[in-house]
Amino acid sequence: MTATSPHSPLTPPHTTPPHTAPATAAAAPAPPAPAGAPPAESVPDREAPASALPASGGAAVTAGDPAALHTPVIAWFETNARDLPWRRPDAGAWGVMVSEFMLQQTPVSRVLPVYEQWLARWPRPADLAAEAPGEAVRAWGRLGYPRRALRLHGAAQAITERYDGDVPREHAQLLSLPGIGEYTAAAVASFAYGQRHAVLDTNVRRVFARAVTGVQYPPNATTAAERKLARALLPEDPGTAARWAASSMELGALVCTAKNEGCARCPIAARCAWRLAGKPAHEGPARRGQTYAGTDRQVRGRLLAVLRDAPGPVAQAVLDTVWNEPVQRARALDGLVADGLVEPLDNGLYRLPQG
DNA sequence: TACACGTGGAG
DNA sequence: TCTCCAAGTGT
Repeated sequence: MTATSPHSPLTPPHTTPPHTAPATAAAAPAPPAPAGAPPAESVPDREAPASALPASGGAAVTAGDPAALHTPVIAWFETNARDLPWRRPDAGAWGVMVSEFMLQQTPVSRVLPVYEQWLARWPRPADLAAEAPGEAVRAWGRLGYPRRALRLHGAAQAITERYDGDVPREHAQLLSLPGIGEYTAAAVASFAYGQRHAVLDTNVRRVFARAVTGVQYPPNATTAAERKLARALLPEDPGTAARWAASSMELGALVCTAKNEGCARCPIAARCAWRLAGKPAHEGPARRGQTYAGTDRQVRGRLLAVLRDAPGPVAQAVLDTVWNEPVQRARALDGLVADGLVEPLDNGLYRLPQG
């Protein structure tokens, strides 16, 4: 049965080549949105257009003409978009949602194999909801941030109970699900249902910071000004808005990256405010580097790795071997239990949560 | 608002 | 080797 949604606004009705490309996935053709595209009814995010944009002086800014940005970026996307499984027409809303959970802070290349296995095992929300949460944590493997697995499982249960097994279409409904915040709600509504939403992820924020605002990097946390700018740049037509969201995101992921600026390959290099300004270096304090070695996170990771790889309950003595500092070790284990990622049994054994 | 939360590849 | 960072969320 059809799992969930209609065709994605991001992919052509064409069938993908049998020998689909792997992680590195070269460019795959992504023709214009199909005519009788997605439903797309709701039109939130309405806001005054150009008003939010910085005053334009020369050719740089896109003030009164956001289309000057939309057209070349979307055209670039048609030719350079990666052929990713969650962008295929048959992915459905559930596929889109699963991919968004997995992609939170995790590279595409590492998500691909886990995504495929996940969807094969749990093709619908109800399938996952019927499993013990520990199975979700186990299948999550080494993607990192395993709480996401727990939340995805919780979201699947909520969808099964409250929405009759179908991924909800409304932004507010999506937002009410565990693990779904502002970004993911907008992404699912836009990518899966073709709605008009400002989809502000780290890629889009960087592209806007450079191309429109003229600075190398966006602020650490998303600001009201960024949201306003994103809404102002949103195309009126829902289908085009969804296309724009995917296109601007892909541009940030493939060309306008954090470490490199592929201006030579950029479709809007000619009007990029940052480039036109001579690419001034980032001002202000350097972003805080996240040290990992020796942190509770590392200990938690080791403890959970043991539980994931064990078929059943594990004795405390075994867990004790992963870290020699007892106080930190105990704190990490307690944290995992408090988070619901680990279930303590009454006989000194621990296991992944059963329900 | 700032910080906790995993993991591994790239430069 | 070591720093940076990858489609964020929750508190």
